[in-house]
Amino acid sequence: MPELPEVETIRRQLTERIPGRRLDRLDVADPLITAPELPEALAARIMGQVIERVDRRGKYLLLRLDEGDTLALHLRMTGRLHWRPGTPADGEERFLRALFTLDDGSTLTFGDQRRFGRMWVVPAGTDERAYWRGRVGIEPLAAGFTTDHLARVLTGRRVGIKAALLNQALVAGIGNMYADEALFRAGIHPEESAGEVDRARIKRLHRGIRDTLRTAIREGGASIDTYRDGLGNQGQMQEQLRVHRHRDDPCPTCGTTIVKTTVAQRGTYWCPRCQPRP
DNA sequence: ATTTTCCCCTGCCGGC
DNA sequence: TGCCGGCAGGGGAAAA
Repeated sequence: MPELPEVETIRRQLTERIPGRRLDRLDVADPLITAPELPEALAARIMGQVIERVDRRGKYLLLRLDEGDTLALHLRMTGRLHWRPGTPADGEERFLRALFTLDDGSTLTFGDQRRFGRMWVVPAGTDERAYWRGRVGIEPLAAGFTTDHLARVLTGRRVGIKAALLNQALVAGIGNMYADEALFRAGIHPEESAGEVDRARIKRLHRGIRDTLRTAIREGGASIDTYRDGLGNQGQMQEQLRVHRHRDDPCPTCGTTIVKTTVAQRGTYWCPRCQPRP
């Protein structure tokens, strides 16, 4: 599923292609994509605006428009954004929900098998710091994300450490897959209470998060399910995953069989030896 | 305030 | 072969 590295990969690809282009047309095939707003209202608001920049906040992709509006998109589980130099052929996008046509004839499609994906406008003049506050926490690859910061957001939390990592309000952009990978690298059991992880292991976790995310970006994201990048290609990170989706495989560190359990209502992969329950 | 549960969706897969 | 229940997990609302 698209997590921070996957969204970042798409952001970088779009950044090379769509800034400077004007939004000429929006065809919405599934009105759920703009819910609870109506597609017509969204289209009326953004049509004719020029895309100035493509940003990312956690798993949100943000198209900055020249009248100050921001078009925010979230791919949720199965969403795909695909830029093409021209119009997609009929049936080329199996789960097409929306199609943007830009002023040079290129297109951006929003496909989504399970229809959880959404897009909406963050209006010009919005205080974005306030807008995201309480909902989306610090960017884990930003300079401000230090071991101290991670320790601070985990302090006093009774929930399991994996649940804490999945909480977007604490640290932005980590999903089920990279939570598993980061905890494995840090040698932490996914169900250990977040507030009880000691300093030395928080430091390892901080490093594990950043190393995992950086590697995943370098590999262009992980195509374990439906993920494709902004050009329709698969990523390569699935080859580098050490525990996630590796049930019954030997641990790459110690050879112990990787197990899969349910933690925080999510399928969770971990090594019983490298990640002992404290 | 924090934590837990439920819900939204639908293609796919294993079991019978 | 075909039917069917269960699974996948992002985030937000509601409940505890």
